[in-house]
Amino acid sequence: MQDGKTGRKPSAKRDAILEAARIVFLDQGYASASMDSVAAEAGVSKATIYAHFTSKDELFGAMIRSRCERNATFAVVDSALNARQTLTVMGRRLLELLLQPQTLAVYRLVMSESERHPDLAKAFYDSGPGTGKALIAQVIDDLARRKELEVADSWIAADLFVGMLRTDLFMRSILGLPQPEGRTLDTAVADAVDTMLRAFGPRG
Amino acid sequence: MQDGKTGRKPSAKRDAILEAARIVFLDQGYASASMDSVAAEAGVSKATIYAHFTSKDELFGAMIRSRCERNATFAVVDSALNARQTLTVMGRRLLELLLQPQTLAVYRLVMSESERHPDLAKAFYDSGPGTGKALIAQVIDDLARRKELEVADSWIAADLFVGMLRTDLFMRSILGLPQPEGRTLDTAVADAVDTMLRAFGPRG
DNA sequence: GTCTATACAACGATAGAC
DNA sequence: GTCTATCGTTGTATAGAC
Repeated sequence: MQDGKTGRKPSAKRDAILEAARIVFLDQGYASASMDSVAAEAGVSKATIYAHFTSKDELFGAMIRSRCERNATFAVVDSALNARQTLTVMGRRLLELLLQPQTLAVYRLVMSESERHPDLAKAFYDSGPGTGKALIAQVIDDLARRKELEVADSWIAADLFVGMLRTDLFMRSILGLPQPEGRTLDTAVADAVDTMLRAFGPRG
Repeated sequence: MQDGKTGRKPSAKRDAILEAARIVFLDQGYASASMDSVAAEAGVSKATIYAHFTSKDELFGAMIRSRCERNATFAVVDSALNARQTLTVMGRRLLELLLQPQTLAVYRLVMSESERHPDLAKAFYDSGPGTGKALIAQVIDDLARRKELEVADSWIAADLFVGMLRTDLFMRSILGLPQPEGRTLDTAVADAVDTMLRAFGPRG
């Protein structure tokens, strides 16, 4: 029995190594993380890691890719909702996902290694921000078809909406800074949705 | 003669080391960069570096701080311009600054090291995104006073405007990915400005 | 202050036994 | 496949001469 996608046999040790790599790489960064640390975290010897992965580089890539494969269900919304409700529900889910410590750690790691691992940066973008943007564009397109929104280009509108969600709150979070009083996830979503509706809502 | 702010004597070698540190750290990241590389780039011996900086950590901090001290003139705009002109000029300057390779490299580096160097993350935010947001909020406040815009909170409006500028274009740039056809710096600025005016422009 | 030379630890990767 | 033990390299930091 083999995995249909990768053609690789399932292996408990292999999974343990990947999980350990996630913990160590996300915590320490690529260069600082040592294979000894990963081995210790996984409870195996270093030689065992090299039996499953040819190099530190390959282990790193396999770990990031395995993280990217489990995402993007935030854009499933009830089509009976109006524009404000739809954008609020979707925006809240997306921002909650973005602000999770693990998500932030992946962002930090992929960004910092994007120059030395360009293929990884592309894989991350496609399965992360790229997919997210496509899903949101589709939802906005539906709203436009139902005359709930008036947008010329749903992709651009999705881009602007995501941008308004990923504001100072996200910047401060990814820098690990404390959040100022009064600005919360809820107010950030509400401000973005309000602005979308003021700009693209049906004229009164 | 001493530097008024730091109380430190100016030193040609010290400046050369800082400049070399900028090149090496921004290119290779904190952990991968070696003091040997910095010494070679600066044309001094490793011992000389340790005569000026007590550790790799301190050199890194001094370098980032010296980079942060020279920024933020993008928000100086002619007060005779209307809202669209003002936002377009300011938005274009900000996005040009954000997309510069050196700016992107600083973002990548500070983000990736923010957990291990929290004081640095704060210094970067204050002198970078924080100052930028404050300047834009002030300009928006002026526009609101002149009835060119109708905003309830100029800080929130500034936040939303910056968010709409820092969209997919910025994300792809910081990941080192090629830009899709048709989406340029100019169209990104125009879309953000259009949306701001649709949402907050004076009602017709 | 600046150099050469080096101490000392940690790293990625491998050899060989089982 | 998995382990223990180790190789060769590279890293930060320092000693001592000038």
